[in-house]
Parts: sequence; C-alpha cells; structure tokens
Amino acid sequence: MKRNLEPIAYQENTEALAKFAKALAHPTRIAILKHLENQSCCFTGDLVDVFPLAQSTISQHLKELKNAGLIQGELKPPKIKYCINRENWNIAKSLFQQFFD
Amino acid sequence: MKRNLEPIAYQENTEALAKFAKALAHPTRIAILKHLENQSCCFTGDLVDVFPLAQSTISQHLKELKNAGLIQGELKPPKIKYCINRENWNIAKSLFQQFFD
DNA sequence: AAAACCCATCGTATATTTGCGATTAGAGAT
DNA sequence: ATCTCTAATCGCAAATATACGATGGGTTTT
Repeated sequence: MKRNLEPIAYQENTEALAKFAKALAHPTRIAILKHLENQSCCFTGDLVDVFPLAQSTISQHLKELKNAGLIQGELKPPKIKYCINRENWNIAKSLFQQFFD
Repeated sequence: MKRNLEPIAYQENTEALAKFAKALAHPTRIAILKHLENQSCCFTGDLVDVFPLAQSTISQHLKELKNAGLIQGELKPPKIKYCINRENWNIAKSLFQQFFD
C-alpha cells in the first residue's frame, strides 16, 4: 500500500483550523458546546441526562473537546464542572472568521 | 455490541454545522479551499502538482468537499474547473459565525 | 480510428472514530 | 476502613476515513 508516512507539513494555521474543525465534526459535540454556551457550565451527569448516550460515550466526547482545547474541567467534588475555554474558543473563532473572510 | 441504530435527531443547524466542520476536518481540505480562495478557481491537476498526494487522493478530497457543498465542478474540457460554491460557503460562514457568537 | 490527456471511480489496506458495557479511580460521607 | 457517588478509562466491535495503485470514461488531438 505504501502510505506516505511523512506527514505533509501544512501551515500552522491550517493545522490548527483542521484540528478545531475535527472537534466540531460531530453533532453531539456541537450540541454539547451549545449546551455549555447556554448554561455557561455543566457537569458530565447533566449531559448524560440530556443525550441518549452512554456515560462513557459522553465522557469520550468531552475528552476530545478538552484535547482540542475548547473546554476545560474543574474539580468540584464529587462532580466535575465543565466550561468553555474562552481563550481557545476565541482563537478558534478568529481562525474560522479569517478563513471564511 | 448493541449500538444505538436510531440516530439521534439533532437540530437542523447542529447537523448542518457538524457536516461543514467534518468537511473542514482535514488539513489537506483546508489547504485546498485556501488555494481555491486565492485562485478563485482551479483544476484538479493543479492541486496534484501542489500537494504531495496521489491524484486519486486529491480527487477523493474534492469529492468530499463537493458532497458538503463547499465547492462545485464545472466541465471545461478537457479539464474540470473547481470553484467555491459561494451560496453554501456563505451558509457555512454564518453557521460558524452564529455558533461562536 | 487511434493515441493522449484529464479526472473519477474501484478495490484494497490501514488508521481512526464512534459506541457500548464493565471496570477503575478519586473524593466525600458513614 | 468502608461505602457511595461521579466520571474517566479499558476492551471490544463496528463503522468511517485516509491513502494508494489500477482501471475506466469521456474529450480532444493526431
């Protein structure tokens, strides 16, 4: 098959934008973020109640959003409070903005 | 495994946004779109020269962008001229805009 | 009619994503 | 120390995405 193992080196902005887009590339994750925008913050359990998905599935989506930097978790025992990471949110926002002109 | 075969019904905007995001979720496709924005239009062959990827791979990426509605192809024998689909581009733009506030 | 050119599509291999149940980890509360 | 509660992580199955070479379809040129 001979795949190209050397990844192509794209511009930094291109990579960053693709990474954010990937995080948004699933309706559940969009919906989670919309929910977070309304509530400003919420717990994992809240989302498990809202979406007809297993707890582990929700947790995995949250992990991806966290890896992309779009959200952050705060320990609020015995729960974890998730909020939008405003700094990275704004970076994503401006990347999409300048991409679309 | 018992996956939930019934797909979750999200809001129309949520689905649409996720679909556009998915199309943008690969750096090559971002780069192709940036290229199209500069040139306003281009041929498949141009892209094959620009990117170190097989012709079939480029073609596949173009197909996905076309399926998402972000580009459109025009027969310009013996080539095919690809341009950004401005109508859907603007839809995507405003969806991202309102999503990020 | 044949050759050349451009690009889509097919077939295939591998990697990644998505989802679930089960288990584990960590922090209070008893 | 034990129990309870929340949420992350593990292990697996299935679906999807990414990439390639090879083939095919449609034009244009010879």
